[in-house]
Amino acid sequence: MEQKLADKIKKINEEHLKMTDKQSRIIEVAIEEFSQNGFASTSTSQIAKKAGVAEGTIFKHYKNKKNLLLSIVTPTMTKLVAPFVMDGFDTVFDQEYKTFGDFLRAILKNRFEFMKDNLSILKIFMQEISFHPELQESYKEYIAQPLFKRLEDTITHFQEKGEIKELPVHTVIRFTVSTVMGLLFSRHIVSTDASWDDKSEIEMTVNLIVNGLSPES
Amino acid sequence: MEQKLADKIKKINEEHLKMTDKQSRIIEVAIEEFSQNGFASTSTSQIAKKAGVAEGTIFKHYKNKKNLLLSIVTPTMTKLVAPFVMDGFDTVFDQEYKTFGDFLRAILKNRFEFMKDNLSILKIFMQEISFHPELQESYKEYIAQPLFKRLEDTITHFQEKGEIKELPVHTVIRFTVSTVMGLLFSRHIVSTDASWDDKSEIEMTVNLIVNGLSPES
Amino acid sequence: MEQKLADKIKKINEEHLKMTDKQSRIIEVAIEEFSQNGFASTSTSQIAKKAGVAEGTIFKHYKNKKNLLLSIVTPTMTKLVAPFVMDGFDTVFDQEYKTFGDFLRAILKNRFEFMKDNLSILKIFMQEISFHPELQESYKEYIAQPLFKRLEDTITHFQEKGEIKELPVHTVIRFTVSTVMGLLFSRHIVSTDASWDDKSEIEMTVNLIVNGLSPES
Amino acid sequence: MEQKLADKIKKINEEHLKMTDKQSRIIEVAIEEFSQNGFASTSTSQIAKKAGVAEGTIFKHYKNKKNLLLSIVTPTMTKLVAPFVMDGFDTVFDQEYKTFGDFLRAILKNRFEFMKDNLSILKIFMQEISFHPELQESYKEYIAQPLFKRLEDTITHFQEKGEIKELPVHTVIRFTVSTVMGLLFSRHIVSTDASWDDKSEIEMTVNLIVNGLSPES
DNA sequence: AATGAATGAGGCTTCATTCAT
DNA sequence: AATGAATGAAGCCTCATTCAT
Repeated sequence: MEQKLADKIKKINEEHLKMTDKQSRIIEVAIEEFSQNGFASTSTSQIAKKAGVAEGTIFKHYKNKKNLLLSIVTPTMTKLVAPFVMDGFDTVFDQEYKTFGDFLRAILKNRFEFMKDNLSILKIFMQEISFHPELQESYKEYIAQPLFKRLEDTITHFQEKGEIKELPVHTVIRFTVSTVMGLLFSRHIVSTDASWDDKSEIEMTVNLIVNGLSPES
Repeated sequence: MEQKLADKIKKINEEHLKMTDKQSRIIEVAIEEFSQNGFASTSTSQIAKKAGVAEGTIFKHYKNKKNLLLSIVTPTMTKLVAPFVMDGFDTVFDQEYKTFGDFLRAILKNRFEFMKDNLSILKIFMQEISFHPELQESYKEYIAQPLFKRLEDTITHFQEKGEIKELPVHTVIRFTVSTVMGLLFSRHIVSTDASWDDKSEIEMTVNLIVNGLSPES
Repeated sequence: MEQKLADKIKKINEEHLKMTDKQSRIIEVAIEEFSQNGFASTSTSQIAKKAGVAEGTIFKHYKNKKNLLLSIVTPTMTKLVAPFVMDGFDTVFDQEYKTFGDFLRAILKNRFEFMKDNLSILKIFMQEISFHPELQESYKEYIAQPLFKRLEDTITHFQEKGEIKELPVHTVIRFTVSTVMGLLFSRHIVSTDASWDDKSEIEMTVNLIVNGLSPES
Repeated sequence: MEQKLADKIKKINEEHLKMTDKQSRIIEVAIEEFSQNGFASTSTSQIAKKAGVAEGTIFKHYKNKKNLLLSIVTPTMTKLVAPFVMDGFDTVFDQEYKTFGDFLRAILKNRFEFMKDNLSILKIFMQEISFHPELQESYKEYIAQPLFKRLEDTITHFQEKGEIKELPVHTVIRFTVSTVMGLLFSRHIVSTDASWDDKSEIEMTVNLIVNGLSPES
């Protein structure tokens, strides 16, 4: 499966290189409009106009409006978890981190910028996932499952080392993920705060999680 | 402002009593369809058909499709925070709870059922809030602000009692709210789990928050 | 025929007395809206709302929207020419006037105020006549024909007296009527002129007509 | 301003050349239907059907129903006064005519045919001008003002030559225009007369105006 | 690869009118 | 006499998509 994913990502990048000027403009505009008005409320003609392209051109590259959506969302979502599933890298990875806190800190640093850059696409993804079975499928296969497995392994590992309380794994995952998501949400989506310090917020959040999960209490 | 809100809620209930049979059916169906397909992808003719009503009837009661949406979402969202802002109730409320944990437990019990009953509407709200300035306005005025204020007071109170670490209030709020939201999400939206025990999950979640925020660590 | 008309007018006035409050308000508002937005672009619900009346009430009094239009326009149009056709009055009438100019002056004075008061209805009439055969019929029967006949007699009379050039009667009528209409139009419809003197404009207009028709040239 | 108008007319003709077959058919049918049933009572589906075109096609070419109306009416109305405002032509023009009668005769001949050809559009214009501010604007700018100015100059010129009575210019204009309009109206709109002789009616009308305005009386 | 005219289904909304109260 | 909920046909317009060029 990992092989399949790696292939897919390679293919995506190749495709990206093959893109004509107009095609890139279509994608660019589509991302902007979809995330701003929602998929259903964005018309292909609107995209065409903003991209400076004829209406027909969109359909030369993407057979469907839905196809255009998937072409935008799917590769980004898979790239998001790529670091977690990179072949061979796995095992080395967790050895590197002495504590669960270190692990969280690394993950957060690793993906923080990426999310910032792909915020629009993430927003589209979250808006649309419940309406498109195809998105749900690939979400489960390429994101939820690998991520869950990875987290499960890591958490079990630190539970065995006695750093994490003996709670059901899914409860720990839920707590961890929702706290991290809460951070990213506040930072990137809701935030109107001028005085926000990434480093310290990350640090506090990691500590809240680690303390919450600490067995001594 | 609290008075204003109470008035609004009273008015809503009165309006509810005045509703025609057909009007209730319209609302009922609209909730179902909006939450299932999204607002933009639900047509008024679809609603009319399912409600067994002429399409024109919808527009006799709600001048717009958007108005229909707001008529569904706004009163529910205000009701959601009503217990937090009810006159006089406030002060009694926090005196009652000795610890932050007790407070959280009470809130969760209090609103858990309500959320369950109004899940569809909550889903609609979350899907649509970013596209409708009107929703954002009333969200800020009737939900975010009262809730934030109430939480701020409560948290400061327990910080002064030494039960909560001296972190910035908004960080504590974020951590608490996102963990609680994570619980509700897992329970009501994602959950496919047959073996889920509300009581124990609530208890674990409260403990995770309380431990996370505990000053001794 | 004159008898028929007189009956009609009597009946109209009687009806007017029988009108309920709401009915008068409907008429009043309908006149205003029809003349402002045109018949086709005025909705019955718009009228109902402005008149402070239920939608159904309009249709209790007037079986149709068209019927409402006719109820407004027809009686006014017949009243407009009434003085020209009043029984017995006829003959006395033209004896009274020594010159064609006197005749015109009298007519203009006579109807100037009436037009002012019924301007909205006249506007509606002119807008709608080409779309409603019923209006055309009653126009021909109650207005065009009596008016034409009256003018024909009068003009022939003054031609015989040598005051009016020997042109075809319909040409004289056209010239006279269009000049008078031009005056009324400028005065009541187009006019934005603050410095307008009714008396002198009427006098000049009458002179222009009389000179135009004078045989000595 | 004259330059601006000339540009506009040029542009209109160019656009006319670019027209699709279907587009011309839409215009053609729209003119017919608007003038027959009125703008508000003509539906776009009606036009589409008669033009043998999909309803959507209308809106590819004209963003609105109103836009379709303006596209029909405005260019014709500007063309109607074009000869009065053509650059350079002005001065030559009035030198050519020795008397006011000559001037009128020339104008009438000049525009008589044009009106006949564009009767439907003129009718639409007159019906709709009071409901569409845009029409009023361009009427004032491109028709009323240039026409008024031209007539003013001409009339003053002939007043100075002693051919026209010393009445207020706007009174003279009103008299002249309404008489001419009365002629055109009778001829083209009301006329059911089989025995109508254009030449003689024009001649009589011109004489009536000239006599009316003659200073010797 | 790109265009843009054309489509027809369907979207939201308004309308005149009816009818039970 | 008056109401106002209800209707369904029709109105204007937008949409995703196709196809000849």
